[in-house]
Amino acid sequence: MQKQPTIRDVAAAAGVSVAVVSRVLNPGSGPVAAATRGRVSDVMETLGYHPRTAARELKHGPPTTLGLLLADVSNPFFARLADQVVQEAHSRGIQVLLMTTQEDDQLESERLSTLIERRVSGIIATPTGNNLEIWKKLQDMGTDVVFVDRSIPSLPAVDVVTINNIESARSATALLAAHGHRRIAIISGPAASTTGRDRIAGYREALEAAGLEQDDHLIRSAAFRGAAGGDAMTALLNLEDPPTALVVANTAQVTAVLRRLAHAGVSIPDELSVIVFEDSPWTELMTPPLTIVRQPIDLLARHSVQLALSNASGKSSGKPTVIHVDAELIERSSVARPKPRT
Amino acid sequence: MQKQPTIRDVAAAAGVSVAVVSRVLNPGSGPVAAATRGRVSDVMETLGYHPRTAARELKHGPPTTLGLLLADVSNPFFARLADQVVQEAHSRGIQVLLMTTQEDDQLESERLSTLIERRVSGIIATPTGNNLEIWKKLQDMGTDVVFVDRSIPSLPAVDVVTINNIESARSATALLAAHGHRRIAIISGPAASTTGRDRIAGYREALEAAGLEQDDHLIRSAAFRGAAGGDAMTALLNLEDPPTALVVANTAQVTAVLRRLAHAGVSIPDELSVIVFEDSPWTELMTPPLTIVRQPIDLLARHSVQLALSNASGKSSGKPTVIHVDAELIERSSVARPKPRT
DNA sequence: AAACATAATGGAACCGGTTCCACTTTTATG
DNA sequence: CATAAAAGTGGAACCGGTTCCATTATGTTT
Repeated sequence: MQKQPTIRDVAAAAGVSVAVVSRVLNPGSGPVAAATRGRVSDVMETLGYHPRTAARELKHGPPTTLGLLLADVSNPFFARLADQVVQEAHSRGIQVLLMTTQEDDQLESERLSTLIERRVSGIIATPTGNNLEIWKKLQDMGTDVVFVDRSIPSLPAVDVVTINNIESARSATALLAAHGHRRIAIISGPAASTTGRDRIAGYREALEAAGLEQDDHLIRSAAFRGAAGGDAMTALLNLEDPPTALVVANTAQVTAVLRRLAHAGVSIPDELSVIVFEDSPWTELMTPPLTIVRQPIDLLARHSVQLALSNASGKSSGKPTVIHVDAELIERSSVARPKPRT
Repeated sequence: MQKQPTIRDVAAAAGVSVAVVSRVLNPGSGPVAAATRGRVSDVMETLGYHPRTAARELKHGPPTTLGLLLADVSNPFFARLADQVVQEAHSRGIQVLLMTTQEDDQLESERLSTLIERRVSGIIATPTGNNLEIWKKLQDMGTDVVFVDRSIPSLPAVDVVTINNIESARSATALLAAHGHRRIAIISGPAASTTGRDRIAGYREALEAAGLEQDDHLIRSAAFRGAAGGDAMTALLNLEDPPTALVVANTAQVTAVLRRLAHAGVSIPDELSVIVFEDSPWTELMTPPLTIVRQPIDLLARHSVQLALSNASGKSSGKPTVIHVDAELIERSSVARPKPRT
């Protein structure tokens, strides 16, 4: 446990002033004779000197830290998003402070407080949907807030990066309709969430376009956390006139739904055609391989980081940016024509 | 973009000195009259004051930030570890700076530099195996380093939290042997990694105990990144006398291996019995459900955080702690008796 | 070689908190 | 009621960097 050398230690050892050492530390901030620079560098080396970020940030809080606020990271979608965001940030010399909310308003509020105290330059978040005042306050403070995946409609001033939810649910539903399905169900996110709402909207559009009757019993909202998806599935199976096709638009509930189907002995796609919003490698390993909606996570991450940082440098202080990226429908083998009625 | 109020603004507005405000901020650091405290709190509220972490840390770098250095977070094992670590840390009021190395020495070195400059109180890491000097330096500085999942044998002074690799590979192999398999293969991590080595050691122990002949052709090391697992699998299948059972002990390569098996049309467990080190929900959804080795990620996380913080508070500066937690073998349906020789 | 521009360096204030210590006001004790 | 002890408060130094500005060394121009 040795005490760390400070900039003054270095200055003394090198026989120069702290100002010179600081200039060596920050090339471009002022002239330093080559010889001096070399000497100072050597001293820093031998002393094992490392400038302290906390002290540096005191002057002008530099955009060196980004807050990433996700529901949780055990969900593969968020995990891969986190991975990409971290890589993207690192490639720009930015660090990422990872926080999780467990979809809990209260926790989200606490996490945001610590991010405020840290004066992070930007925040990339999947908001729970509440804490409006805090989000506003963050913006007032000049923090660049970017919502990814979801958004909060009553907060229109925030940058948003998301997939085209309406379109992706529409095309998935349309594919099922094209296979001749007439009773198509959807398990989506909470009605309060933008993803949940938009995907249901896309689903309805597709039904309408196909001239199919809409039955609200076939529309199920499940919370992101817990195993609500399984119960929704059971409810669908117990319907008097159960669906022959299903879109699982709630990524967090895909495994819960599939597990329930396996338990119930429902065979895919013979008894039920299935399309899921989930792009993990295992979807291809299932029997049968699942038809999926693939979200371009790398694009989501790249755009998010870009927005969070470009704003920071004051480039675009204009109106909020909304970026929609296209999801890709990947057809495998979990969709078939419905069995003829017996 | 409003300028943030400082502690002096609050002091002025409340008609007190900065020292008093600071005491209000840090209860227990000194006496403050109840009336004063209330007035100051009100002013902080109306001014929207938030103390700045960077300034606070200047005095005595407090153990408020933890570095989490992982290979990547797209690997579900690491993702869930990250999730648990973050939750555990948050429950103690600690923040987590997430960094990834992509298993690259150079990147690891850069990340470590950043962590040094931030003066994090502790680091939880899955080391690549190099950068010995930096790890040592970190310890000298008084940073609490905890290796999780893997370790570096030539760095015996570091705390380590890992599953009992030898035992878990041994029991998995033993299970296969008990089913009558005589040609059991293993795909493990790089020989340079402790996990790779230990699991192979456990595998060998089990073979020996079962009186089975050891064939080095059946032992394959695959890198953690990339798709090396697939190639290893192909090599095993092309053997003159291919294995009838397989342990996939490299978590990162499980999907690559399974994908190759699916491509090759190898049926599990009829042609090949399989046990994998991987505990994602989907392993149960496969056909057949996979027999797995479950790593108690929550325990790994909890112990890691505990170690990283208990040391920070100077409680145990004694010898390094090594914690082995037991993995659990969960039998499902991917193991069967070998087909009789034809 | 004088005059002046430019490069290199040092001194000191500053960022926004914490904390030591001295001083004043209450409250408790005999 | 005198007086000691405790409570409450303020002043100022300090943490470890950055940066402005003044000062000195070096180099260029005619």
